[in-house]
Amino acid sequence: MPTSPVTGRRAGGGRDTRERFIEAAADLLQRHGYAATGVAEITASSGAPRGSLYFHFPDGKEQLGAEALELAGARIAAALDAVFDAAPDAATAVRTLVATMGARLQSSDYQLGCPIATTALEQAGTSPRLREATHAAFVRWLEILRVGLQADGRDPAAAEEQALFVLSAIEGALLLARAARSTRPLRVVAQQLATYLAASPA
Amino acid sequence: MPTSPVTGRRAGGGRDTRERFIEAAADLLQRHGYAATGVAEITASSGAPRGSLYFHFPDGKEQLGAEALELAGARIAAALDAVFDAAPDAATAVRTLVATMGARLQSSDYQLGCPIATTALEQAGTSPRLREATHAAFVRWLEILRVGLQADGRDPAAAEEQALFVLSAIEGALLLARAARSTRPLRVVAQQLATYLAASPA
Amino acid sequence: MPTSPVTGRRAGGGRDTRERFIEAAADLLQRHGYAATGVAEITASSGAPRGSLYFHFPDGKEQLGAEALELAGARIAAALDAVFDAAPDAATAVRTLVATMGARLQSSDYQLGCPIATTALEQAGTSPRLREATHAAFVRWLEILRVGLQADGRDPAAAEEQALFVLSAIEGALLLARAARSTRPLRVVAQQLATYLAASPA
Amino acid sequence: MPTSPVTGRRAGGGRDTRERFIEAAADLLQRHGYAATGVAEITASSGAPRGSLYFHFPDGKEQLGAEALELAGARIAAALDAVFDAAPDAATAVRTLVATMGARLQSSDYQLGCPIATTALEQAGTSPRLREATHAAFVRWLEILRVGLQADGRDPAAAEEQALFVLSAIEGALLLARAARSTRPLRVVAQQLATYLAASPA
DNA sequence: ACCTGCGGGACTACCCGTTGCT
DNA sequence: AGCAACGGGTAGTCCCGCAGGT
Repeated sequence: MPTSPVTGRRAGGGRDTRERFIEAAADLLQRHGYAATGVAEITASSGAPRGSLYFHFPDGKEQLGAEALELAGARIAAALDAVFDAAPDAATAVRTLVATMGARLQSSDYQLGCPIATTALEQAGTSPRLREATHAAFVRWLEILRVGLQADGRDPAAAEEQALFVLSAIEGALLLARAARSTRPLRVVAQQLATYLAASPA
Repeated sequence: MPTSPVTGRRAGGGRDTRERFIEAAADLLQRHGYAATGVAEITASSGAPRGSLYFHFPDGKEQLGAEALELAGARIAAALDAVFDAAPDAATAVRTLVATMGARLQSSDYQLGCPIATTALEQAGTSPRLREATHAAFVRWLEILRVGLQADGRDPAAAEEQALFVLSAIEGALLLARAARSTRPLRVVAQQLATYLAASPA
Repeated sequence: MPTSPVTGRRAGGGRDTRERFIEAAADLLQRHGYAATGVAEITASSGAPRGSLYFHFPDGKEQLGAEALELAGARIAAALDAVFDAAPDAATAVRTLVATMGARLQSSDYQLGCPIATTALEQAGTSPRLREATHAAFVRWLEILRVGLQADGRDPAAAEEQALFVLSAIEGALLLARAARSTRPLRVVAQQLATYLAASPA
Repeated sequence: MPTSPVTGRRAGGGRDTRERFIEAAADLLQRHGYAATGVAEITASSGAPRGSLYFHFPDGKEQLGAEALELAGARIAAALDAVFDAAPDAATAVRTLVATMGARLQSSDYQLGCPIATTALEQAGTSPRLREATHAAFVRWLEILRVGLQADGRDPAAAEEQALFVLSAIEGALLLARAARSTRPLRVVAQQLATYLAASPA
């Protein structure tokens, strides 16, 4: 009996294969970007056969990339939610967030920064579908930040603008950190943002 | 007699060809990144013959990329110098800078953002040579920002940290702007940075 | 009750699916030939599910192709029968026949010529099974032509040879007509054949 | 000194490679048609390296196919010229022509029929470029036939129509011969055409 | 027992960055 | 300086089979 009594799914088949493709793609997109990631690399990393990719993703690499970005965006969103839920105020949340990202960056030999940014930059002017996927992730994160900042006492308009500022600074810090192979940009930006946020709601 | 009496080089060849390669590479790297830019595309865009590339750049695409990043870095550095020279204070300089970049981004259909960032993200973990080239550009810009902030009244340590913060925020805003196809992230970040800088030296 | 009281098969499944495969294959073989027609194209065009093909046609594409050629051959045979039944003499029959084919060719943007010839040429030296299927269709048509010519007053041997001549000329005209995107080869050949046939029985 | 003192060409390089591609493509197109012929097959058969194909034929397989059809068309044209030059009258020329083709067909195990027809049928509705190449070949042959028939005493209009008739009949006979794996269609059509041509100029 | 979704991997046309030989 | 060569690489499609559900 090859079906799982719990999930009712065939062992190793169906939904699992599709998910494995997306997982593998998300990881590789984060490390090397879209253009530098080959579908052969993705299939090898996922363990799934090459030919199955186009069954699950008829539009090929682009569709897979878009879904991988969606997954990565959702994961960061969940992390953001958790951090803002746990922290007493926005400044603390941002500190915690950046510290977590710095630790992940360092422990991955400066490979795992933002899972969206690389693809966003290289495909912004090339693939509308991928650009939209990256944009959607950013919008989702901004909304979480805005809610967190509003809960911290800002009015809606200010919270929205500060969310944009906070995300920009963190994304830029992740970029500089990878180029420098150092977490210092993250540490400095976290400190600056905390100072800024502590001063702003008055 | 097609050789110059001064340089001994043929008019139109030599240095010009080399420069044309670098110019073309810098432009394409900014638009599409390193991996998505083929040497065929570069040679076609430069107008130079294919086979000449490896005469001028024995290490091939990687060397050409590194030199293109150097050129692009120097150009931004010159622009930074000019902006800080002309502006009455750092907050104004940052506003002017971001406004200029926003205009260039918009008029290029959101293709021309930071000429370094895309390659920095995708090649950080792949090509040490290119990572170093991107890092060098960022360091150069940070130094100009630090000097400008110091001239505006900060002590050296604070100026250095604020330079990192300013560059991070601008880089992040350029990223979000390309993903959103909107200059709003740049406008908001410019405003936030100006507010922050006006408050900080006190 | 979805099963037929006569055949015991479910209505909508079984034979229907099989026929739909054959119909779709026959149409695509005529338009693009065997090699250029993918099984995916056939299944998509038929509306039938992918995996069912190998249930109905265990030998796969080749078997399906052979059956499609058989169907197409039978349809032309029926048309030939009808034309020779209705026409007062062989010359008139050939004129009518060629006129009909020319109309079909033109109205299909020069796609629907002989449903057998393309596959016959490309698979003659590759697939014995398909070659035999094309040969069988031609033999069947030749027999109808022979009977029609004999009924028009030729002796059996002459009728057989003239049938071969008539079919050759028509097939060649269909080929030239598709290449030229013009019905002129068909019109000229019809005229020449009619002249020839009118003169031959004497 | 690697250049030949006779041809002045580099051994194995340049024009030769290009020609070898075209030769190999022409042969394979005649045997299997366009769709069933892979570029890998062509390069293997030509002995030339795979990567060089797209240097010589930037438009890839389609361009190579078109040039191969052109070569094949020119060769048949030359053969037609020779046959009509040598024969005392058109009927004899047609007999000789068909006999030669029958011999070639048989000695090649019924693989080498018309080098154009297979591609003409399968690509007529798919590739305008290839359709035009096949059409051009037919037009060229028709012109030679027309001149030959006119030299034999027909008026221009009749000669043009009879050329179309003759070519159609021969093409059709080659098709039926390959399907039947027999030269009989060719022999019968040659006899019928000779009779027809002998009767027509009067 | 009749189907069929999904898996499977070889193969497609095409293009990559690179380098001899001229 | 540069044309032609070079072969391993790209994404994508091929036809087919099998395991499991209806």
